[in-house]
Amino acid sequence: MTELLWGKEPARTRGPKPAITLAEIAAAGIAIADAEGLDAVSMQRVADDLPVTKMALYRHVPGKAELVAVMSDLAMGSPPERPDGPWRETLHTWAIDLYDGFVRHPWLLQSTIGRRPLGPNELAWIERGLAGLVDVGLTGGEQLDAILVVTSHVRNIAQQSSTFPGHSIGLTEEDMQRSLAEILHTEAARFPRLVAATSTAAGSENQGLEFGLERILDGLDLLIRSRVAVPDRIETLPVDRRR
Amino acid sequence: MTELLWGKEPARTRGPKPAITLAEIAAAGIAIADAEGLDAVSMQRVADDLPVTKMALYRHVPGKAELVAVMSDLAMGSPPERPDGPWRETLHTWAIDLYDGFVRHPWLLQSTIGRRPLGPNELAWIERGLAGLVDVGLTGGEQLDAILVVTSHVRNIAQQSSTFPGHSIGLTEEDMQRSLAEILHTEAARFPRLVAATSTAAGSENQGLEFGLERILDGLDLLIRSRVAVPDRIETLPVDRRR
DNA sequence: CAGTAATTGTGTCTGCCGGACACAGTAATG
DNA sequence: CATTACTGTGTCCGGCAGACACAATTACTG
Repeated sequence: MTELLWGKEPARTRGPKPAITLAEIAAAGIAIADAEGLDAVSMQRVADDLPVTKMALYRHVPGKAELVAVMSDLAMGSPPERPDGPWRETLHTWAIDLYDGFVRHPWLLQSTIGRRPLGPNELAWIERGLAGLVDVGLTGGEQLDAILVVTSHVRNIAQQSSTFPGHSIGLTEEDMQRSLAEILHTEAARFPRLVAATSTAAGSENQGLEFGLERILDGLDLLIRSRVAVPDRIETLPVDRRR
Repeated sequence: MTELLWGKEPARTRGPKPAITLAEIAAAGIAIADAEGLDAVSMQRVADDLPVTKMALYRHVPGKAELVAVMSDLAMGSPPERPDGPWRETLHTWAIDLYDGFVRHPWLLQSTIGRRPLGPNELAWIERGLAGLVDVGLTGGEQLDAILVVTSHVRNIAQQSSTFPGHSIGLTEEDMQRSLAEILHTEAARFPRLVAATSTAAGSENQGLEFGLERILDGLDLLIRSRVAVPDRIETLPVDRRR
């Protein structure tokens, strides 16, 4: 598994030249997943698109789970290079880049959950996310936790705004809004705060992304300032809360 | 779908007495999911446990997706009652309660993703989450976004610390740590910050949960104080950043 | 240069899955 | 009592992941 993700080619010896490569298989799978969702990716479907028999794929990949893992790391791609800057802007830009990636390949939200072996691109994203957080006074564990909380937020916002073809009970955004409105109308007494909150909610695009991100960054800012200020007494500037 | 989730019984007329009820079906499904994971829940398996034929289930439920939706809302349960208190403690306790729920039924993390019709229990959780956030100066949309960012964090932390039986490539926590350590050892040059961060990371249980939660609450605190202070000029106390 | 051995893609097969459909039995209604 | 609506059953289908035996192809070895 790790060997597959990290592209350790086993160095051909004898036997026929392979008609397909792991990269081609993964690329075919990614194309299907992008176009029709992860559920449309079956071994048969991938094989048909190459074209080759289904069982031929098993010469290059142990099973479907491993194929999806390779697809995922490949689709994730390298994080875009960004110029250095203040940690907050760096982390903010990184979060938006991550969000864009999930929007480009919504199925990554399904395939990259739970414990799994990490591929080179996924690690590169984490590495890049840490870029602004070195030398701000956080411990290593805190740096990783900070990346994690930002990632969580980005993932769930992307999940919310994405549609998974064929996956669920196929609700459009309007369907869901309407059914929620109906329920809140008939059951208003049970959910007074929810009724009040939704009635005054504007709900523009990506509003949730920026809101949560700013709160998280504010919270990190507070921690970082406390770490810098206390041991060194260098700066005790008041917190300016707006970016 | 909505009718199923909200338990609108169609009021029996004629024909044989049903041998099973929707609640029994859902309970059987929940038992299987708790014990062996969501992937072990098949119509056949649920039917066998009742016991009844597979096709009998379809008299009570339109399809598997709907069954899982009913299971999910049922397993979520009602949020525990908590006494009133400061918004921060209320929200903190709510987050922990939510986390406990996901730990009790890890498969909820798989089944409650993406756009879906919301059931009574899920709405009740949201309603309860809003408990501390009314009257702190946030708009309705901001209240919902605040709940969302906390939920995201809790979900992803729970996801990280949960094991999904039969779902993925079956990695234990040690497996993953070890393979990561191997990779970081051989590829240290590519991931210098990651190597540095992991080497000093302690990694105790639920550390990530509390860290992210405190950052988010700190960020919300900052926003709330700005909202309370600016329009009313009631209090302009300095921010005490430690809980 | 011939023979062996390793590796490739193919075809066939199994078991499981969700779900469609026709059917027989059952209970309330006229 | 006859009709009618509803329940659970049995059979069937297409699609899925994957096991296994087989023939073809290539490189290494004597």
